[in-house]
Amino acid sequence: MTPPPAPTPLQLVQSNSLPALVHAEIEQLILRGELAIGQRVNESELATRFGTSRGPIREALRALEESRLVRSEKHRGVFVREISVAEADEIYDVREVLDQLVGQRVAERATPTELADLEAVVAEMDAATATQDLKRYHALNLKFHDMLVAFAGNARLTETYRLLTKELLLFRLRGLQDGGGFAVSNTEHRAVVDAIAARDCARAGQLLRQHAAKSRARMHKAAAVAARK
Amino acid sequence: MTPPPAPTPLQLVQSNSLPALVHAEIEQLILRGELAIGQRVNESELATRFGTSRGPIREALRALEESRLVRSEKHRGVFVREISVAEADEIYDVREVLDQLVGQRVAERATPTELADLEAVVAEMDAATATQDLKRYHALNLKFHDMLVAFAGNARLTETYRLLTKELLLFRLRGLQDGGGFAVSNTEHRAVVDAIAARDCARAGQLLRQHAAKSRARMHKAAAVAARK
DNA sequence: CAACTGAATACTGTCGACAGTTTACAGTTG
DNA sequence: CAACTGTAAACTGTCGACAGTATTCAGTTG
Repeated sequence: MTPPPAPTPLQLVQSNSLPALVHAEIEQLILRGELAIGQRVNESELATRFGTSRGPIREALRALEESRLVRSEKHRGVFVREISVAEADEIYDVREVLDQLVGQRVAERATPTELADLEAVVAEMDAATATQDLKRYHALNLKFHDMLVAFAGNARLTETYRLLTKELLLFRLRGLQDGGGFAVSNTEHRAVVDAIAARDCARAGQLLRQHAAKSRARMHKAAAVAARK
Repeated sequence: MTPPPAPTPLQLVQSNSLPALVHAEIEQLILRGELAIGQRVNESELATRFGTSRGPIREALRALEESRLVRSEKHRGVFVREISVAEADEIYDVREVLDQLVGQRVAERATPTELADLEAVVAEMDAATATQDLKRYHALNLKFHDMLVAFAGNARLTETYRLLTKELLLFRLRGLQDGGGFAVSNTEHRAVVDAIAARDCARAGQLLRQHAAKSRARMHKAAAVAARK
């Protein structure tokens, strides 16, 4: 697997401002569902929790607001954002075209090592499917797409993509699991990797876009089921 | 022209938090070039300028950092970001596919009124071309693309697009004007509007994407000229 | 005269406090 | 007993202050 670039202690001290740390921490809290969707976020509580004053917390929250993970109402506080189906739909619109671009670029640029890494993850997902380990599958799935966009070699594309993905994660946390089974999804992954291996840019792009479209369809299905209750 | 939805005074008081106001204000300062590229932004100075303490300023800067208009170094301050050609290139990569999507969607959804508005702006740009009013042309150009993305009817797409556009504006402020003449660009605009009027989604998408690509090419040309000196 | 060293200055990072607003709740009235 | 009202508590919005870190510049030395 690609080793993460070792951060020197120097960089660590220089870059890690308190607000940045808190920002990352709160983001994890939200993305892991420890702060429930729609819930109000208490500044003082977080401050004592992290052992800081409210200043850095507020700065972090302002950044999180900009990245749309929270929404804030004057004098009432900030709330973990809840994404409607309509909004998720809008996000998918954008994500689809980005995924297509990702597929094309990766097919152009992926090194043999990267390709092997992708294949390894797909294999792991097969293993997870075999043992019905849905949680593991989910994590691997995220990792797979994360690697893809990284291998596309465009930092801004990565940035944009991850922003949207985080927001979609927010939606998933609303309680609707990815409807359809997971084995289905992995055959799609494999097809994408194959197209990349064959350096078929157009096809890789198409497949990845379709994959996103199907993911969207699954979301709709799950939402419909949830709405029926 | 589409009238802006009148904001009730109630909403005005409710939504306008001090950091949000300051955020918008500083953004304008940057985008209008009053804060030079690469320049350090002085918190205290801004605070006295806006008549607030440094708290709200810092919150606004954290949001601006998230939207990549400024970059901050610990204990050294925040700086107006400078975009390299390579970065601008990355942004254009993403922008092109977004533009294609915009073109498709607008061709699908644009109302007759909206279409008329677009045509009006193109006509104005022609007028600006006739009088060699480059500044006016530039403003209209921004407006044109802004309207397009708005008419695509996808809030998240608009959001994403505008984020990238602002960053590119940052690049243009670095001193390189859009290289080629402007009349060229407007024939492209007209072609896009025609395709939209004909409800030819595929064509509108293609044209708008090509338009972005050409804009990128112009940028390269200008950058090359600037580098030669 | 250039390179270096040290103090003084300017600015950021963080905190605690206070004012103003919303929310929760107990008491009151029809 | 339900609806309403007023008060208390909780929390946000904002500020001023202090500590610690970069930067500047004058003085010094080779």
